[in-house]
Formats: sequence, C-alpha cells, structure tokens
Amino acid sequence: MTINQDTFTGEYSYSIDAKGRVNIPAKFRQSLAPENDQTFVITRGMDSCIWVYPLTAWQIIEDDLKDLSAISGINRSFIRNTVRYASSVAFDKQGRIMLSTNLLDYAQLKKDALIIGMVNKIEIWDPKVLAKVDKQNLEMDSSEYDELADKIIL
Amino acid sequence: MTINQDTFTGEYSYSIDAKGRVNIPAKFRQSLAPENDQTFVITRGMDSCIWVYPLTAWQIIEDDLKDLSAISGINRSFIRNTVRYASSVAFDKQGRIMLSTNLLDYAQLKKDALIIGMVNKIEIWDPKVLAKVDKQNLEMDSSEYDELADKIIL
DNA sequence: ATAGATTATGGGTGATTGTGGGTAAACTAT
DNA sequence: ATAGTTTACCCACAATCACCCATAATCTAT
Repeated sequence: MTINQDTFTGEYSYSIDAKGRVNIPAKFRQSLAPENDQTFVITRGMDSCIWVYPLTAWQIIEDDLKDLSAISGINRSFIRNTVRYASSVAFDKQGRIMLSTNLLDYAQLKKDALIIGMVNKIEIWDPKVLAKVDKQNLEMDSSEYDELADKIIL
Repeated sequence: MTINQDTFTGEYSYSIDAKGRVNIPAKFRQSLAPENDQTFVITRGMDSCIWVYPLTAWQIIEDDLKDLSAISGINRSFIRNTVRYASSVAFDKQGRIMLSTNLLDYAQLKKDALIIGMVNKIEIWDPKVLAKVDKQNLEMDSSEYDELADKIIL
C-alpha cells in the first residue's frame, strides 16, 4: 500500500518513557521517504505542541533561510526563532525518537502523548492541552471555521 | 548520520569556565565539514553576541568583502566591526574554544552562554541579553516578521 | 484459530559529552 | 634574562546519551 510519501494522517496515542522517548507510529515511519534516512526534525509548534518534519522538508525551509541577508535585524530574529528549537533526530531500532526536556516542557508533555498526522508534518500533543486549545479555537473562530469548510470540500 | 554539513540548528546552554572557554555543542562539531580542520572563525556579531563561522565559510566572506571595499557605503562599518575582531580558533580535545576578553565583554557574557545554530553560522549569547534584543526586534518590525513567516511556509 | 511477524514499551551498559582543574610551554614587559 | 602572565595540552569525573536486548501486546495471513 504505497500512499503518498512524506504525508501523514491519523491519530495515535503513545506513552513517553522515563528517558523521554516516544514511538513514532509505524505507519508514519513507513511513509517517511527513504531519502530522509529515518530522520525527522523536531521543533516547537505554534500551539503548545511539538512539530515533527521529515528531514528533507525541513531542509527546504533551511535553504530559504540561508537566502535571507543577515544585514537586516528582523531577518536575524526570524531565523533565530525559527531554527532555535529545531533539532534533527533519527529514530532508534524500535522506532522511537528522543525529546529534549526543553520541548517536553514547552508542550507540557508528561506521560501520555497524542501523535497526530497533519499531512506534511506530525504534531505531538499532551491530550489535555489539545482538548483545551481545540475547544478555545472552535469557540473563538467558529465563523472562520465555517468559511474554511466552504472552501475545502470534505 | 551525515546530515547537511556546515549547517547548524538548535539551542544549547553551556557555561563559560574561569579561563574563558566554552564548549561547542557536539552536534555542531560533528556537522562541521572536515575541510575546516576543526576550526571556526569567531567575531563580533551585529547584535550583542558572538558570531562563529566555519573557517571555509569565513574565507568566502572575506573574498566577498574584498570586492565590496571599493564601493564602501554601509558596508564600511560592517567590514570594520566584523572583520576587525575576527580570529580563527580550533577547538581543543574536549571540544571547547577560547573566547577573548574583548569578545566576552562585547557580548556581555559572564557565566552562562546560550549557543544557537543560525543555519550557516553559530551565535553565542548571554541569555538575558538575547531576551531583551529579541523582544525589541519583534516589537519594532512585527509586520515584516509576519511577512517572512508567510513567505517561508511552515 | 493459530503461528509467525510486527509493534509498543521497558531496561542495561558502554561510549560520549560537558565541566573542572593541572602543568608545562609561549609570550610580555620590565 | 627573568618574573609574571597567558596560552596550549593533558587528565579526571559525573552525567547523559546511543545502542543493544528482552518481553508483552497487537496485527497478518494462512
């Protein structure tokens, strides 16, 4: 079953062990293109979660950043904040990646982790945090949400 | 795992010892291309921080600057402040480099150092100074920042 | 349904890394 | 030249991490 490579869908719940390791769902590992060398890049998401990119997808972002001139102060800030929390990680023989305490704290992760496919990337959430954020978003932007539903036919 | 050579991402906090030495994160050392001979070039950054380039990358900058020098303009101060304080340093057996008091003073570094991968170079910051500078930049040019975020799709 | 493979989770161990300090060589300024 | 200072190189140790193996649960295919 060769679905699209480097695209991820579905939701999985896993546990984070004492060493800060989480399993990447087998399905996600399988759809990761071989060029990635079994490697992801993990970083802070825009919500309180962790974003996980295939290595090659992240490298495209890096290339764009390289083209920004360092003379401009705002460019430097942008590069810094984009790249600052990013690190590449290969998964081990059992298919796990290690999360730094920095990222674990940021996403408020303790024991349980919800791993969600977001098409071109993966998100790792604490279940409670996601429930809260999701509820807020829906309440706040219900009109925008409807607009989107109109644009994208499901 | 040979990822992109001479590119650096992620944030690490280290301490500066009594002799003025800081560790270069192991990951950065590993991604430094062998041609560099374990050598970086350190100099004053445009913010209150220290910039660290791979040796070969710096050599390219020097070549570019030679072409610019005739034109002068804004570039003069850049050349003066950047090149003037540049010096090459190899890291020791434990992976540390020595920082001159000149650079330490410039970056207001005391005990704690935040080392940030900026894709093609590395920055060394005092944590408090970075927080301040970053806040200022974002407040001043937030619209430009958003434009950048739009262009470089995450 | 059953056997075999795959998957999720836990733990052990040796190697690596970050940090401190010691000592001798190199440099400075009298 | 000599005393004082700085730099380069070495060793040591605790904490962390990468890598390996083990086991139980789940899935797959006959």
